[in-house]
Amino acid sequence: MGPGRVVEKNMTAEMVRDIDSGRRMRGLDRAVEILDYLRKRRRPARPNEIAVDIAAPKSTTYELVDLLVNSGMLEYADKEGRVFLGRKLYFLGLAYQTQFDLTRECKSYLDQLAQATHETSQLCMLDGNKYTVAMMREGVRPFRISSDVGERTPIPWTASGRLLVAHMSDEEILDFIPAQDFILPNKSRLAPEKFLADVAQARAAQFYSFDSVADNFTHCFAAPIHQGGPISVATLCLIAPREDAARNYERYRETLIASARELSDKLGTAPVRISKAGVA
Amino acid sequence: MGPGRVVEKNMTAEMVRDIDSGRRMRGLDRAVEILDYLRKRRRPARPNEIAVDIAAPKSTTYELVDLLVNSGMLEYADKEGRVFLGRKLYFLGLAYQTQFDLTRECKSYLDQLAQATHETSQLCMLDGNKYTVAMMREGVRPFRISSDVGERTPIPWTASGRLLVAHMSDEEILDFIPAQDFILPNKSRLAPEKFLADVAQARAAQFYSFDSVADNFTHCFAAPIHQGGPISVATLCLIAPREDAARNYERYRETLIASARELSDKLGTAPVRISKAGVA
DNA sequence: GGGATTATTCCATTATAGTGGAATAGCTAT
DNA sequence: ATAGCTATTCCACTATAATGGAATAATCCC
Repeated sequence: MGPGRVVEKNMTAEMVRDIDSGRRMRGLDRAVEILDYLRKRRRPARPNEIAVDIAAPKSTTYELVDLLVNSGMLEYADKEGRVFLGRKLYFLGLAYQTQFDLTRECKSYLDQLAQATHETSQLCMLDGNKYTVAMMREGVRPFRISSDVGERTPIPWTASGRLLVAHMSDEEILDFIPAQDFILPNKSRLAPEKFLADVAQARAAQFYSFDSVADNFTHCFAAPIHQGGPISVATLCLIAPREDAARNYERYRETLIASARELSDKLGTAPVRISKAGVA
Repeated sequence: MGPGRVVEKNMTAEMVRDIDSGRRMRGLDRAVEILDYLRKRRRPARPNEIAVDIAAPKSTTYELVDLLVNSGMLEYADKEGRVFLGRKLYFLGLAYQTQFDLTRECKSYLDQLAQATHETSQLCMLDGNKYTVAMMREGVRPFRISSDVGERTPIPWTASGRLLVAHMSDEEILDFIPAQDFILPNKSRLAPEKFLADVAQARAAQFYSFDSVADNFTHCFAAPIHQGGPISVATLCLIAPREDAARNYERYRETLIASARELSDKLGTAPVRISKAGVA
């Protein structure tokens, strides 16, 4: 970081650009912006479209897209020159998982939870300053879940969100969450104080549950997963129809907390990685 | 591409560097190199280690690692400053999948294949100029598979490899595959002419199978998956113990080819994407 | 067809990113 | 401690990457 210039982690490229406006941008940062943009958009885009939407110079964008295509980070998605995230990202994502115990280990816990409750179970994490579902196991009940795997959602909209920021001070939390993220899906605004109180409660109980604000028929349960330290690296969640949740509240709660604790223990005590077998 | 300088697709950064030696490298390309390096290494590394292993200037490497950590593409993996692939890559990989029909659709086919044969089924693709297992469904038999998901393997070592390059001319193929990749795991060298003959046979039959060169006890079956055009975007494979393969050869072959064809049809006829439901 | 609009490529300029090397900090083993 | 490593940070220099704007190509709509 250059002197006299404070750029914090997890700031969006746009935030950074605002700070030193007019300044040239680094190619690498712009490239990441392009990838993020396509991720959010969830479908291919033309270079020109990208340039306009991320407010980058066209010439730069064309060149970067070209470079990214050449390295496999992007791929042409049709004959009209549209590009989308490339195969290389898929492979890099795979490699991430093999190293990161959490995503490896949790699968069986999600299965177990879904089996025990017949509800949908999820592993949730922060992605920058947003909440995201990293993995999901659908329950038997085929109802529509509010958010898709990988979609970035405002932290205050979610039960997990309260746990995922619980290691921060009130001030840090308000600093961390973009102001507009307190606007709920129904356009009403959640008072930050209320949110902070929720967080305090979640922190004390190491658990949080509420009626989803994303729809009108589900109740969400969340329990934190720790990895050594006090910060929640992720949460395990259950999404249940409200009647079910009410009827089985204690059981769901206990099951979820037990699973989360078990998973945390496993992560904490098994820092050693299994080395992979070579080609026979 | 600048005039008088021919840089082809899928060349490794090292190959490019060899061309214009002494020339400065673009940050973005170096960054991709770092990611690839960590993917290959499969465990965290210090910046210094990275710099040495990819033969990049230390100062540059430190700076790039810093930038990549800031954007979430890398993460610190321990307190000793080691970094590894970051969560963002996982999410970008997820986004890739949601868009790319193949990886979405094939799961059920892998299950079906594994179920019908009790053998291990795989979806294989090219990653640059190497072969890679993109998805795997283990059969009931718990024997050790030669290559892991996401690991890059020389094309000539694999049955799928013969199909994945079948759309190229002989010349293009030899151009595409690094010379040293014809050295088999047992150190013997596969004659390129033999390989080209294999490819021709695979191309004609739209199928290939052989006793694995990666181990001494399996037989690999591969069938191509097409997506509109004539090029094989991927292959479906079966890995079976040799006795099993011999005993069930025709059945396995037919089942595999049928699955691959069905999957190809689905991909070809369903180019329309389902738009995702909004938050309720 | 042609006139307007949008998308892509080309090009000169200059701020700065990538670089080598030197300085400093951290370890390890005596 | 101290010497001998290795790892990391700092710094000045310049080749070049990012940029704006102009030129060209493609697409759309009367």
